[in-house]
Parts: sequence; C-alpha cells; structure tokens
Amino acid sequence: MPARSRRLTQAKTDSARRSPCPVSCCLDIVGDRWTLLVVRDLFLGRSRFKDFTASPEAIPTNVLAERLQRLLQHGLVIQAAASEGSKHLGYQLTDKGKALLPVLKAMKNWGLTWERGTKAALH
Amino acid sequence: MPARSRRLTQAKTDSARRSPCPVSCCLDIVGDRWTLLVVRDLFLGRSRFKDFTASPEAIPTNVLAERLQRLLQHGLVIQAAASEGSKHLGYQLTDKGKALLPVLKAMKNWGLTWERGTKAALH
DNA sequence: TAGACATGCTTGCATATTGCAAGCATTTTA
DNA sequence: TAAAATGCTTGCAATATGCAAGCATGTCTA
Repeated sequence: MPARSRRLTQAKTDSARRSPCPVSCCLDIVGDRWTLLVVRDLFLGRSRFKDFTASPEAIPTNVLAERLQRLLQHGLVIQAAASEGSKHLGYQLTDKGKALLPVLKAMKNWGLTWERGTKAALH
Repeated sequence: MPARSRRLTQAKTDSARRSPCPVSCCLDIVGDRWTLLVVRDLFLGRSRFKDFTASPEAIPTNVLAERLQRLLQHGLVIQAAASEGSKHLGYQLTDKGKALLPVLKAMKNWGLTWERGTKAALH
C-alpha cells in the first residue's frame, strides 16, 4: 500500500466495529499479540522504530510498521522529531494512548500473579 | 487434532514465551481479537458454546472451539455440568480467569471514554 | 420410543495475517 | 565524503481467520 493512500485510509468507523461493546471496540484496535507491547515500550520512554525492534519480544519490522500506522490512524500516537533538530521522527503517546495505562497495569499484575517467572519492566 | 492428544498438549512453557515480561506473557495467552470477548461473556454469566456464538460479535465456531481449549489448557476456565443433572458441559472461570476482570474493566473504561458510540454490557 | 430438533463441536477451503530475511533510500556519524 | 545506522518496504512461506457445511450426541415431543 502506497504511503498516500494509507494516510487517507479512514480510521475504523462505527460500522466497521464488530459491536458497540467498549471491550470489543478496544480489541478492534489493540487486540493482537503486538500492539500493546508497542504501547508498553512507548510508556517505557522508547520512541523510535529501532527501539521497538530492540525489545526482547523481537517484533518483525513489517508488523511494527503496520501497527504504528494503526496507532497513528486511531490517534493513540503522534509523530514528533525524535530529538532536538533531528530529521528522524519518533512516536509519542497521545492522551488517548496514555489512557491505556490501566490496561497495561492490569495485565502486568495478572502476569505477575498468575504466570511463574514473569518479571516487570513497566512501573 | 484428536481430543486426547489435544488434552495432553502442554500449556505454554517459559521457553515458549516471547519474553519474561508479564504483559507479553498475558498477551501470549489472551492477545488476539477473540479470547477476551469469550472471557467477557463468561463474566456475563454465559457458559455454553451456543451462548458464546450468540454474542453480537459472532465468533466463528472453529475459533471459539480453539480459544476454549486454550483457556482450559492455561487454567483460566474449567468444564462443569451446564445445569443440574444435564450431560451438557459448560465452561466456568477459575480464579485465574476471574483475575482478568481488571483488564476487562480497564478496556471497558477506555472504550467508553475514547470511542464514540460504545455502550457497556459488562458491569 | 421414534422421530425431530438442539447442542457442541469438526472439517474443508478461501482469504488475511504473521514471521523471516533481504533490500534500500535517507540520515547521521566519523 | 565514505561508512554506518535508521526507518522502513518487499517477497514469500507458514499460520490464523472467517465462512459454510457436516455430524455425532443429547434432549424434547408425540
């Protein structure tokens, strides 16, 4: 898919939702094995493409590129200069994206309680 | 896959995890578009195969069967008589499964706050 | 107690997504 | 200004999803 038409692709409309359930709707956006790990990394202060690929789960680059586009489309992240005066872009959470913190915390707590050998990185 | 060998299939071991991160580990189990909707339905008191397929999101039956097996393998649900004296089996959340309630609540709140037109079914 | 219907799946198949490796234009560093 | 790093894209094989049909077992009705 070329960049321009990707940019013009509409964010998921109400009619594209499986149901009006807020849980279902949330899963339509972040319901896969990778998206919330990218959001976790954003909370950990990572912002650049390379940073996300460096996480221990090793997300494939094509999947990462697609997920970042989806997060942009749904307004969970924005792009901004990666650092002062740099032409490289980084990604940052919007308020909508930051609002997923309780979801990540709940998952963190669940994992720590019920799955042996897990260890938290997110505080 | 025959029923017996499916029963004998090991739950995901530490080595099968992508990383020791509790969030990643949680997503290894429930990180897809459907599993948490099944868990939501279980919280809503639904317990039988037919009940899950009747939800508005309309999960395909083969996907539902696979997800229920995964939830059984990971100990998030158990099977029990669907009703008094019935030979039909239903599914119920274990404590481990019930511990996902904060995750669902966080997703519900996020959806209600950030996605227009969503409406809660889970209380 | 026989037939009809409901339940709880399984199967087959087309399509979509994922994972892996390689490639490449642009930016930054030495 | 050449070399390395960055931020992706592309191609392809493997896996997962979605849809429709099929079917064994259980339950209900006459």
